[in-house]
Amino acid sequence: MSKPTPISGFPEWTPAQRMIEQHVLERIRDTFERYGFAPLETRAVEPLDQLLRKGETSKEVYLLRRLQADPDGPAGDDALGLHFDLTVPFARYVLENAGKLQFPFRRYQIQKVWRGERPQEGRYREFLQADIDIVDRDTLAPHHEAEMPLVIGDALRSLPIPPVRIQVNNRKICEGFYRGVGISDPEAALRAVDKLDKIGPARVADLLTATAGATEAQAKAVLALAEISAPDASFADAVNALGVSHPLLDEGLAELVQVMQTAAEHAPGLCVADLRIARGLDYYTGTVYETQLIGYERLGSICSGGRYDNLASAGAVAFPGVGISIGVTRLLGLLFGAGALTISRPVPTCVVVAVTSEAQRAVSNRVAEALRARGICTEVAPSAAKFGKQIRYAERRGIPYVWFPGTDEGADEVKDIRTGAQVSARAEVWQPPAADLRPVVS
RNA sequence: GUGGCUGUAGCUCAGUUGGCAGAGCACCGGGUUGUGGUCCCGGUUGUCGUGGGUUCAAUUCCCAUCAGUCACCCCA
Repeated sequence: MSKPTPISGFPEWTPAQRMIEQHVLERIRDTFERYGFAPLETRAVEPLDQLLRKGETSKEVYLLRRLQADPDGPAGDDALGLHFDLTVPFARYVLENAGKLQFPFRRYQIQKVWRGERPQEGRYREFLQADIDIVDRDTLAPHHEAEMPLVIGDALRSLPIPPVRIQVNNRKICEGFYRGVGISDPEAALRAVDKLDKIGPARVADLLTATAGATEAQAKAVLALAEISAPDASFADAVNALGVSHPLLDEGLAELVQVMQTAAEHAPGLCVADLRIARGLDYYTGTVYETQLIGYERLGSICSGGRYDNLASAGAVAFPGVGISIGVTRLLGLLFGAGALTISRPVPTCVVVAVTSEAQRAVSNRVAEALRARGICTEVAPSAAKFGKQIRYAERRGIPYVWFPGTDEGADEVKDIRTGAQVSARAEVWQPPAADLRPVVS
């Protein structure tokens, strides 16, 4: 039996990293609930036709198959696949349960998702997303699109991570503009523009003429739009100055102005209107978001989403929505890789109770019980080794306190092994400083 | 999924033009007979990613595979 090896794209963290992850998830969850989003979990699998409803992600969907399944059997639309995001399952859930839900429906969902892509730093095949969405029946007020970045801004600012910049665009602006200048294939144009940062304007212009059927003048106009970026609503003037008009363009401009104005009031500096942002899944129809970790821009967006009008519809009833999702695994992977996220100790334990002798272990157990009853994470030393060894057991794990049960008449004593200070104490009342109670993430 | 680069101890890395595998840090034991960290002495780190092939002999050369990473694709 050879040594097991990792599976590409399926990260497994250390306990210290998992504690950091749990801390991060707790803060994110707290923020989501503070904005009134209700928790939801959906199953890991969806029927394939649900997953593929929206286009060309088929190759990255993992299929679920029984070992004993008939290999020649139909693997059609009713086959099951692991979900590759949380928005599509959510849309399905809304349709399925519309009768029980109150609209507008606000929910958050923090779950694993799976994508069969080639892994590299910050890109995994199994990863955790923390997603919020708001859906309404028939129509969804545009102000919800302005709320998304505020929630995310609060959530991410509650974490010990570098500041973020949320880049916002609106697909109606791009599409309306492209139509306004007469581009035949707006989607190809979007894809080309999206590469602006990577390959530069000259090659994007080439791409535009090659794949989107643009003339030189059209490519120039498209690039001029893509290069517009502003920390406030002034982007609209810049767009208007280009002299293109189209109803869809005006609609998009009005919506993005509202997002930017709201952001400017509640979270100055958080959002940037960036008209080159095109990304996200292809079901987005309005506002789109992408998020850069400042200092880690090269490694991609750690949080993105947008408005979708057609994802959930059943017959005549439509449920337009808007959502955004934090790529928790990517965020953590990047920061772990950079050594930028640490925790003060790799175990929750605050106190190790020393064991004087195996015959006296019950005494130590009683001390531990008294401490735990008051919320102090406590373990009893694994063996009645020499006290030096027991102290070292704590030291190796970063556990700050070792408790020595008193012998005979002598009182119990607790030692802060960082300072060496040792004082007599009673398990019923002793309290560590608040900063030592739990591991601190920074 | 396509292509490039990389893979030696827990970590950071040496090394062999093919000849029984090394250093520092970390870890373990002792000095220190029940209070760690400093210091001194000693010890173990290992299927040289894995599996084949060539060879008297492979960690070294060849092939495949796995993993990591980069680019493409796409995206959190």
